[in-house]
Amino acid sequence: MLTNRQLQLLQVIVDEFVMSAQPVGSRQLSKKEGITYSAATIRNEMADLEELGFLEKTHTSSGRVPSEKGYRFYVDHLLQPQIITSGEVAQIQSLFKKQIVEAEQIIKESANILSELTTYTTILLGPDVQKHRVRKFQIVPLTEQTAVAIIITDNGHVENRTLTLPPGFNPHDIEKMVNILNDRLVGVPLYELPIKLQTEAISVLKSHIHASDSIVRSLLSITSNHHENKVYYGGKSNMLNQPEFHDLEKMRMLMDLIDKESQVQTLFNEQKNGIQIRIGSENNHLAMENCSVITASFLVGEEQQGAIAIIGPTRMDYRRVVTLLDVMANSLSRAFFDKKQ
Amino acid sequence: MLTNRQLQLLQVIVDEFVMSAQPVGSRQLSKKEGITYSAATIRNEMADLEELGFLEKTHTSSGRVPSEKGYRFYVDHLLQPQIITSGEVAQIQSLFKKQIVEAEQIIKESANILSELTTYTTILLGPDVQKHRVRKFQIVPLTEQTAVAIIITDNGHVENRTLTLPPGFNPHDIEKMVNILNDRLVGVPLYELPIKLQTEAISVLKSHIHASDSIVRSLLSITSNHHENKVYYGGKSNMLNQPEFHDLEKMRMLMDLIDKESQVQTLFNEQKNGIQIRIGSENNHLAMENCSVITASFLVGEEQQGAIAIIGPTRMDYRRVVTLLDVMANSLSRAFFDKKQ
DNA sequence: TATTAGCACTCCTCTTAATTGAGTGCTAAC
DNA sequence: GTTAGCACTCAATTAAGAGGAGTGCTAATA
Repeated sequence: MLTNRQLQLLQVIVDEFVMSAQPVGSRQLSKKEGITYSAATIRNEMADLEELGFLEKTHTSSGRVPSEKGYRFYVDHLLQPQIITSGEVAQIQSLFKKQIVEAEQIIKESANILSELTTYTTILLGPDVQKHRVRKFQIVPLTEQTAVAIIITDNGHVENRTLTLPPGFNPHDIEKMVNILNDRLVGVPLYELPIKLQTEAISVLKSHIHASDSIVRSLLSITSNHHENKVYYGGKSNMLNQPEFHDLEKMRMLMDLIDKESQVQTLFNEQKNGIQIRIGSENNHLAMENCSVITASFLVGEEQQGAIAIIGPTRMDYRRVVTLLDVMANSLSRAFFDKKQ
Repeated sequence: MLTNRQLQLLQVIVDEFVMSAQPVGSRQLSKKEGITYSAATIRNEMADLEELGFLEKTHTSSGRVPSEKGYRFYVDHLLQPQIITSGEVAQIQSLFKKQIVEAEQIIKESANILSELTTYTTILLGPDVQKHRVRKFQIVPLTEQTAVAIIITDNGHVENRTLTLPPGFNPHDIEKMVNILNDRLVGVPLYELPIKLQTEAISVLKSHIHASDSIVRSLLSITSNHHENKVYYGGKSNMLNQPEFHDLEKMRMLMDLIDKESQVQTLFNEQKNGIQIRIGSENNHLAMENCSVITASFLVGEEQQGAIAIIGPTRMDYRRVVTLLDVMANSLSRAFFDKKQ
């Protein structure tokens, strides 16, 4: 168990290192306000903290740097919410003032504001479309051979896809088909659509409409499209400002990771409610070795939820980020909840 | 007018510099295959080429580097298409083999393949949606107070937006409204929609339907949404590999530029047909000082067109990029042309 | 016993200086 | 017109030295 003094020191060391990005030494610390004991005492304490695994040295005679375990302890036990300025709160809230604005727009803007306020990179994951339920099918002919199929969900999401009509397929066929689809599949959540299509709809369609196969195949591909959940970014270039990312190879890997939508999903893995912090290697990814990710989820309606992630160096201002993230997630939840009423 | 020897030298110098990223010197050049005269002669010629503004020195006793004017001359007069390997052609063509694939998917993939083949960054601009014509309006109610408005264009593009219904607005009103909209506005290109809505539709709507104002306003905002033209990226992180972008501040500016959709549009400004090359300051942008942009447009249908841009350092392998871009643009045009038939 | 002052030692960082090498311009010879 | 030769320039690399911040350890102090 750590003594009070050790707790205080660990806290100050993390805070200090987050600010300066420089290993912090005993002499420097002893001069800090609130520290009454001498450099030598601090050296002893730091040696103990190092032995316990909370601190590290970059080389034999350098100051100390928090280890991952140190950060972990810090966020678990020492983190207290920061008072953020009313200006910052106002900046966040201003987003939600303009009533007219579209959900998508709000989300996009949120990402930008967050990255501006934190100076880190923000990734915003929209609600999981797969859980939406089908509200309506629609097929609109474009030319003789092409049409666009549209699926509208109960949350107002619209998926669409152009498709090629089989030869001889006429408007009447389309109408019949749309009717069948609407009869059988309204209310089905998107993730179940492929199965339901094949079990419930396909045989009926086949018996009533010739050559419906190819269209069904197109419909299937609408939902199996893997970019279902829209991803929004904010402040990608902020990462370049962090001294730890001056290593270009690291930087490159990180950018690659972030740009790949498929990989982004893993960042949000096992998303629970509330705020989650993953530090360095806890991310299980080489490119994220020196990064921490703080995620928060927000509600959209009753069960739908989106998620925000902020990516920064392990030497991240956890206090500030957690606070801001909390404000933002609440604001988003409230905004979308109101929308649903 | 340049002598043949000067032409040859300029060509070799550009080629060499593109490869090595190092200023090229006379001695080095004299050893190159195809060069029969001595280093001293080359020095004289290079001095002349410098005086003419085609070459520059990085410092008094360094080798020569092509100036912007040098690159310009190179691309205008010395550029001859490179033979690209059949493997590379195959890689591009493979994209278009799978018939099923969606237009959007093809475009996305194209960006990736191009950046992979060129090792530069690709930006792909989808067809200008504003030129599409309205095919059909649709308003689908979601709850008592909300609905989603959908505009389908003749090219199969779908724009949508959730909107709040005025109190007391019932399904019958919606139907009436949709009918009026479809009667009056089908065939109107999107960019004219705001005007037409206000001149032709608004009064009719007002007289037939109460409180149609707010809905019309929502419809207006669908089209004035500025992210009309979808932008796709490929290989953003490739830029980090270029030695000229090791300056982090420059890099940051560039990334910011590229990430801002609004700014991206300017890269494609005054897009003519065929391939266009803009070198360094010709881009009129500070962040692009050391970049060149090669753009090509491709046809989608008759007049619709999309555009590809490849961004790299001024020291770019113009020959290779131009060739690859040409192949890709043609393939895309062909693919989309076929689609329309 | 806990704290602190003192001291030797380590290692990074910053300067400075010297060396090297590729390049240039110019001149004179071919 | 071309080339060889030479003096000169400048960036890049290497080496050495000084300075500074830090540590661990020991011994003195409260």
